[in-house]
Amino acid sequence: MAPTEKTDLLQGTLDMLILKIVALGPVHGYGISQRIRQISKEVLNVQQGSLYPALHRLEKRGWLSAEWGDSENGREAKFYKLSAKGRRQLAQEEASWNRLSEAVELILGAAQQEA
Amino acid sequence: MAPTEKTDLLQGTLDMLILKIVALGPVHGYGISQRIRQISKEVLNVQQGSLYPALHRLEKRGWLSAEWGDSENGREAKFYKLSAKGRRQLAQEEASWNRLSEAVELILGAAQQEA
DNA sequence: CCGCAACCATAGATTATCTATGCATAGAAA
DNA sequence: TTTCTATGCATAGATAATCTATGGTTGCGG
Repeated sequence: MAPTEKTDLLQGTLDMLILKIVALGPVHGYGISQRIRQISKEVLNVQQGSLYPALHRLEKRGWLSAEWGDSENGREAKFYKLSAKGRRQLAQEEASWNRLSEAVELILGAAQQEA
Repeated sequence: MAPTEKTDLLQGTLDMLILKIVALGPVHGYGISQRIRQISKEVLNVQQGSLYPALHRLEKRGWLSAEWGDSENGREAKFYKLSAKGRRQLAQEEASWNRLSEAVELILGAAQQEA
C-alpha cells in the first residue's frame, strides 16, 4: 500500500530506458522488458501494459521504427530500431535525468544547518 | 513541449524531498519550496499547486505535523515538523530512491554487447 | 493433450504533478 | 498615496504516466 512499493519504476524514465535498450541493438518488445529486468538486476520491472503503449508512442514520435520478424524462439515478433531522431532524444533525456537526479542527490545530501 | 522539459521534478520524488527538507528543521510551506530550489541550485522548482496538496497529504498520513506561527518576515505561516512516523517514511523513500536510481544508472551504463 | 512461456495488444483505474486561479498582507518603489 | 512585488496559503481542473486486468495466438515440454 505504501506508494513507493507499488511503483515498479521511476515515473518519467520509461521512455529513456526503452530508447537506451534499443540503442544497444534491434530488439523486440518482449525482449526489451527482459533486458531492463536483467540489466537492472531484477529491480526494474516494466509491465506489459506500460511497455506496449510506450513503444507505440515512441514510434509515433519517430524515435523508433518497427518491423516484424522472427524472434530467437522462432516466433513472430516486432523488432524496434532507433532512428537518428531517437538518438538525439535519448541524449536529451539522459542529460535531463542527470540534471534532475543530481539535484535530488543535493537535497538528500543536505545536512542540518544552524540558524 | 518535449515531455522532459515541462517536468519540474522527477515524478514520485516530491514527498521524499519535502520530508527531507522538513527533517532539517521546522519550516513553513513557502520556505520548503524556496529551500528545494536553492539547495538544488535552481534545478528543482516545486509549483505551489503541487506543494500545498502534497503537504496536506503528508500531514493526513501522519508524517508531518503543522502549526501556525510567524514567519521570518512577520507574517502568518504554517510550520511543519517531521513526526517519528515521517522519519521512518523518509528512510524508506530514500532507500527506494537509491535502489531505483542505481538501477536506472545500470541501464544507462550498459554497453553494446555482441551477439 | 495440457500447461506454460513467449509474444502482442487495449481499456480503464489510479495518481502525481502542473496550470490557472483566487485571496491576503508587508514593504519597497514611484 | 498608490502601485507593484514578494510572501504566504489554498483549490479546481487538465494532463499524462503507469499499472491492473484482460484478451488473444503459438511453440514446446511433459
